[in-house]
Amino acid sequence: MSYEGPLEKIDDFRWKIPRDYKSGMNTDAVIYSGGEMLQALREDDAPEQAANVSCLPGIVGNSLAMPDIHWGYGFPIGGVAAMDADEGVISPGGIGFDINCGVRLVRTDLEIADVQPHIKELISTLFKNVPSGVGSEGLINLTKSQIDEVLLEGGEWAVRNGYGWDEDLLVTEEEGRMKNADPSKVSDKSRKRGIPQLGSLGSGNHFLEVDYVEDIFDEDAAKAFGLRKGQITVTVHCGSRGCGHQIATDYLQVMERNVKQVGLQLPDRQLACAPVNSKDGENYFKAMACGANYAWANRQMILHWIRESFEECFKRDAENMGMHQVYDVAHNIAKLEEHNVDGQRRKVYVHRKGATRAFPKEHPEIPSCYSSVGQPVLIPGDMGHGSYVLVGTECGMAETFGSTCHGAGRIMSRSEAIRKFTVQGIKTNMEGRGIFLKSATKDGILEEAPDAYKSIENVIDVVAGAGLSKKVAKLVPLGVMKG
DNA sequence: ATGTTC
Repeated sequence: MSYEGPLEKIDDFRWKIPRDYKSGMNTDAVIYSGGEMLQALREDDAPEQAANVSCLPGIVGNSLAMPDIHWGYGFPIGGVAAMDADEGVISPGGIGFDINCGVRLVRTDLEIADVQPHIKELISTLFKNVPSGVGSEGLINLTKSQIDEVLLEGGEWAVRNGYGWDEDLLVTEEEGRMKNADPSKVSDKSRKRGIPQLGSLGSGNHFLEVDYVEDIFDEDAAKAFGLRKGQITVTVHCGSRGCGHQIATDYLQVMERNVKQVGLQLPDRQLACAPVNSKDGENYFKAMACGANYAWANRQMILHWIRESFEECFKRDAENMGMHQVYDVAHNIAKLEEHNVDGQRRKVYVHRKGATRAFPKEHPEIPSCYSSVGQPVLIPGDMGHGSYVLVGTECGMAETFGSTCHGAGRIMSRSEAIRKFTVQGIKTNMEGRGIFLKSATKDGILEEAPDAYKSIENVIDVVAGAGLSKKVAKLVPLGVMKG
C-alpha cells in the first residue's frame, strides 16, 4: 500500500495534507518529516491514516504525525491527536494495544572502563534476573486482590513492595500512577493475563540496554539530568504486556458496537471511538489508566532487578554506584491536559500513539528537579545504534501539544527481516562495533536487525530541526538484551 | 505490541 494523496511542503520539516483532501476531514493533517524519509513516507498508508484521524468528532488543532510515523491500527504509529474534553471522543486505536509502552533511563557513576570488561557477565546476569520473551512470566505470584492494587497504584505499588526507591516515583511521568484508574472497569480476562506477567520484559522491540554517554549536546540539561560523557546508563523499553493488550481488545469491541449504534460515519472502522463523556468513553479511560499503571509497576520492578544485577556483578551497592533513575516516560497513552489553542486555554484528551510527551521548562506537571530545563524525553533507536535523550520545548508545547517522536520506526516488516538477515551476520556486525547481544529467541534478533529500522539520526534531526524538542545526549550500547 | 489467527 502507498499514499497517493497531497503532501504540501510547509517548510523543510513540515508537510500538510489539507482538510479538503477528502470529505469528513475536520482539520489539516501535519506530518513532521524530511530528507530521505519522505520517500518512505509515501510508501505506506500511514499519511492516509493521519488524514482519517482528522475526521474524528471534536478534534482540536491538526491531526499530527511524527517523523517515525508508520502504519498502525486505525491511527498511525507516531500520531498525536487532541480531542475536546467536552465534545471530543476517545479511541483505543489512538493509544495502541501496548498501553503505556514506554522507556525508563537509569544513570550510574560507572565509566566505560568499569563495565566493558564485564559486559557479557552483566548482560547474562540481567538475562537471569529479568524474565523476557514471548509469553514470559514474572517471578512473583499475585493474588486477584493484589493485581487490583497494581492496576490502581502502579509504580507506587511496586515501590511499596520493595521494588525500588521512593525517589524513582518523583522522576516518573504521573509519578507512576494515573489517579483516575478504576480496576472494576478491567475484565477478568485482562487480569488473568496480567497476573503471571507482571515483572517481565516481553518480546518484539522491547529491550534492556547497557549504554555509555557518547556525546552531550546541551550541557545545562545534561547536568540537570545527571548525565556526562563516558558515563554508563541503562535503558529499559517495555509496556503493559498481555494485560494492556486485553484492555485495548475489550474496549475496541465495545466502541465498535457504539459506533454502529449511533451511526457515526468514519473512514475506517479501526477508528472505533466513544464520546469522552459517555459511559463507554469514561470506562475505557479508567481501564486505560489501569493498563498504564500496570506498565509503570512493571518497569519499576525491572529497574529493581537491574540494580540487583549490577550489585551482583560489581559487588557494590546500587546507591554506591549512583544508580538513580533519570526519568520514565510513556509513548502509548491518552492524557487529559490543558493547552493553549488559538489563544484560548482548553482541556483536551491528547492521544499519543508512538509519540512521547515532551513538556517544556517550568511546566507544572514535570518533576521540580527538571523545572529549570524541561522534561527529559527518552528516544530508543535500533539496537545497533543507540538512543537519544532530548528535552521538551515551548515550540513543541505550542505546535504538537507537548509531543515528539518515540523511536527510529521500522522500514522493513518483521517477516522480511527474518528472511533477509542472519543471526551470525547481525551478531558479528554488532560485536565488531563493541556491542554484546543476547536474546531469548533467534527471530527476536532477526526481527530487530538494525537495518530493519530508519536511521534514528534522521528522525532526531527532524524533531530537533522543527524545534519540537532539543538534543541533550546520545547513548551508545555496550550490551543489549532483547525480549 | 500480542497466549504473534479465540
